[in-house]
Amino acid sequence: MGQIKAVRGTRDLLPPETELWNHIETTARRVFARYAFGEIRTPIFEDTQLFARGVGEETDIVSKEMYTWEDRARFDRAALRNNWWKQVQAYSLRPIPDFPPCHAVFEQPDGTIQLVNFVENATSGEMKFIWDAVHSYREQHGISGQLSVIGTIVFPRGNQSDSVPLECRDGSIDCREIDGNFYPSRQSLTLRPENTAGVVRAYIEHKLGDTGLLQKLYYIGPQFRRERPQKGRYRQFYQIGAEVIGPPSAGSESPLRDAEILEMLATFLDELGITGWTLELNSVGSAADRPRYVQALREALVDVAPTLCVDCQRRAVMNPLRVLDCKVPEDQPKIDELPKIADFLDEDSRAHFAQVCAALDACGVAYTVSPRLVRGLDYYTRTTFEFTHGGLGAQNALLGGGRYDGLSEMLGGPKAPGIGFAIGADRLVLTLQAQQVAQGASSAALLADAYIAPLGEAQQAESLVLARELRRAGLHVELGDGTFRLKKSFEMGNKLARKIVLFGEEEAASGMVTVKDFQTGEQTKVPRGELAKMLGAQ
RNA sequence: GCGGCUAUAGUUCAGUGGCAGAACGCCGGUCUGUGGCACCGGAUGUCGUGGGUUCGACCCCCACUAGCCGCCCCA
Repeated sequence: MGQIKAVRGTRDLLPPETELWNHIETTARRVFARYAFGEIRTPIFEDTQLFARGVGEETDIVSKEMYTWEDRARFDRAALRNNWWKQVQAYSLRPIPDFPPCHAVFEQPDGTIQLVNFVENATSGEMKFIWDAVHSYREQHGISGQLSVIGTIVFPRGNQSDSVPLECRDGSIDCREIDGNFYPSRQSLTLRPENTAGVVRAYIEHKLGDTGLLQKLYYIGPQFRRERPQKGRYRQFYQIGAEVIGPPSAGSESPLRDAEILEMLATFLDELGITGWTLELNSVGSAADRPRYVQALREALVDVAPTLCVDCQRRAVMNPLRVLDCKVPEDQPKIDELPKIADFLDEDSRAHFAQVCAALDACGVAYTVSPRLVRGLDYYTRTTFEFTHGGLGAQNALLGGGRYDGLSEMLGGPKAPGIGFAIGADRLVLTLQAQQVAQGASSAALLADAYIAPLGEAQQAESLVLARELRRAGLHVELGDGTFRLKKSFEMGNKLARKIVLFGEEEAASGMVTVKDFQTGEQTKVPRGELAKMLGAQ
């Protein structure tokens, strides 16, 4: 039996790396708060249908990359009995009272007896007859005559007569099915592969649109996709995202919202100290524009595709939009010649995009219009964008997002246009780490203000009191162990803190503690009451 | 899901069909209330897991698992 390890594509985040994660998250919270965003926390798993309808049934995410399972079903015996009872009445039967409740025994007008016995098979959830019970009941009660049994076999997945046990097809046995949902709690659940669908679901569920206000929500949390792990790509990955959504009357369709989001992201990356990012911007048009474009693209590809790489030849048929993502150098000129989505936008989309660009120009946020930026999720409309960064290998997108004017309605909600983004926190961490290395920044763990060294076990209890005093004064304190030899205390102290505080018999008696600065080597005696101040407490 | 590379001490990595190695780190000592430096000594371990070939396998072969990189796809 080997060691249990973190499962594939998941990993532990340990100090000091978690410092960086916290830094990123607090920066996000700080910046987003200035734009009046509030935090939303949605469940980590949702009804599978949410993603199927929101993200798109045909996307790879939904078709093969989700962690989906059927929630444990609880068999509803009462529902089965009620249904059975209805059927019994239809046959003019009556139950015999002294038989155990899960059994029903019936006498028909012609004198034959009908017995039924349900048990729940614990492993499969399948209902079966118990022949033995039927026979022993007959013997016990001295029942003779023709035996006929009306039974019900309920198969959880709707298997039909093929699965009825052979012995039940014997001429004397009458098998029938009872209709009804006997597993009312059964539900297909999925670990969220992204968070936008969950946020929009919450928006609809809590009728946030009825406030008449724009909802500005951000989230920070893990997402799950069952993909092959790669640099910056994990099965449990972390996203920081935000959504602006609301009724059109609140201005949710305004291009100013798009520009504001993009400006906020640029500010966020700048404040984090990420250098060298690129904003790529495009418009994929309205829900009507995109199909027209895909059609034109398909037609153009009929002639061009055979001259492209094998991957593109396949994409041309399967998913024409993905041809635009091709990275093979030789293909680029030919792909540039293909129809551009910009030429298929309706007047509104065109004007919308122009205003987004104008607002970005006005506040000096640099961007590149990338006619080939066509994002994968079904719900995107109009503005789409990506912030990319070199040095991330094949996974060069730091974050991405776009407008989704129809998503709420796709999920059965009111008209609620919105725009949002998701930042790949794992990739931000990679990028910041790479920058730190490049800058030669020390990633040394933070040193404590003081290391308290109790000298002897007799001083242990009182040394905790001392540590408590200092910590309550706001100091970062490490506490040693009274059994350590002095040399060891110094070695430990030197690794963990800037100063060491000796607390031995002598100090306890005199009320004067010994403090030594590891940097300067200077050693002084201080009254215990002044120690916190001396160590730099405010 | 597919392909290439990889898996040896806490870490980074050498290694040879015949006793399991280095550096750093760790522990102890020189030094019993004074660290860093130096010197001396010590422990590092299922050589990823399971099979096979062989007198003998860390090494060769097969399978599996995981990691890295890329493909698909995507943030």
